[in-house]
Amino acid sequence: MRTQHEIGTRERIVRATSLLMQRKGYGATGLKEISKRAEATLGSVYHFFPGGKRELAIEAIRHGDREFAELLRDVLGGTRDPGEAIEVCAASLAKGLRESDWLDGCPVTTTALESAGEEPDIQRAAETAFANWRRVVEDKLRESGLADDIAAELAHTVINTLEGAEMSAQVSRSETPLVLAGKHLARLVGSYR
Amino acid sequence: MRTQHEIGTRERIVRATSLLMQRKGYGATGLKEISKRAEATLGSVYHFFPGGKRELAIEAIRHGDREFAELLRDVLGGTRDPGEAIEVCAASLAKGLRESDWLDGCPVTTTALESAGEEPDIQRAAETAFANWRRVVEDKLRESGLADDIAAELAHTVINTLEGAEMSAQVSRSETPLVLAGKHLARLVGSYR
DNA sequence: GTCTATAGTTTGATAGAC
DNA sequence: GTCTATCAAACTATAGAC
Repeated sequence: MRTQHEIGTRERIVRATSLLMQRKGYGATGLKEISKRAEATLGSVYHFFPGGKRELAIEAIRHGDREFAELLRDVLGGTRDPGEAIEVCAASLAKGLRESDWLDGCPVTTTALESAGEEPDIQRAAETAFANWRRVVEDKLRESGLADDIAAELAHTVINTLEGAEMSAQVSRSETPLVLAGKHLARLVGSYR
Repeated sequence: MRTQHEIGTRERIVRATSLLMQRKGYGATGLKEISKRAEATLGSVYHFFPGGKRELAIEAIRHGDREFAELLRDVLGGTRDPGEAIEVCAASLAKGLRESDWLDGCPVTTTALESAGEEPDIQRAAETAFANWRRVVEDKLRESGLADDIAAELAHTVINTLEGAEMSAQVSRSETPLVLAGKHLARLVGSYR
């Protein structure tokens, strides 16, 4: 019995787009490069995504959104103490960065920043992703006994600090920013109990 | 007596590059657009920057580096308590974002992320900028009586959290991420005294 | 759904007159 | 130092056969 699904053309295109835009951003990623990496033809790309590059970017951000939300839930669910859980999360991001030779950072940030003032649809998709991730952290903090308003506020800073530290880690090719972010976030969260 | 300098062609080109790459990133910023905004010809651009787009990006990042380091020193120097000073700093970033209609975020981040794996020279310039800003914060923390090692570690997280929060604020067109980052960073710094 | 061919722009970069 | 003209390559997007 086959349990492993064949990956359809559409899905391959989305994944290729997500990976390339994660690494080089929106402007520098070409549709031909996407179709090549996805092992699809340019005709297929436009068949599935008639909106062209813009539509592809939105779909790629949604893909990254789901992917990271899942990782976040898994990692946070694996450790009881919320501060410790966030530290593990930072370490996990550092590991992913190092293992990709510092190529694969946040799958949303680069494209989001490039299109901030120019492509409202892409910007909204990125905004949604950040909000989703924040909610995952917020739930974890509430489950751990923090008051609702404190959990909601902390979730902002947890996600944003991890984002900033991941960016810094990628640029400096060093795990240090993420390790320190985990340590300091754990201390901050712990200070509210 | 004239104290206001004429702005030379070279400087106009660097400023235009910095502004455009801050807003749209490296890939989407064209040399013709730069020369137009700088009121210089394409010939002048290549006269001053024979290395072309790559050289321009490096120079633009260095420009943003100096500019933000100066702002950071000014703002941090204006408030005695380090936690409070960082909160003022976050508020200042939020003000800049709002006043530019959320267009002008960090002048380094976007270009840095786009070129992280592709353009080592640009990456190094960005790394240097972050290190410079970190040192400004570190000095402030040490002057405020924090131990050397604690100040050095905290400076990482202060800069990275501000970076992440500024990015998030830009994408969500809201001051909230920066306001919360200031509040939480002040609490974190205060917890070490 | 997949494929090739190509239209129509725009890009980074260069040459050479002034 | 400034300017115009231009090249070769790459880009997004479309058309139409299969």
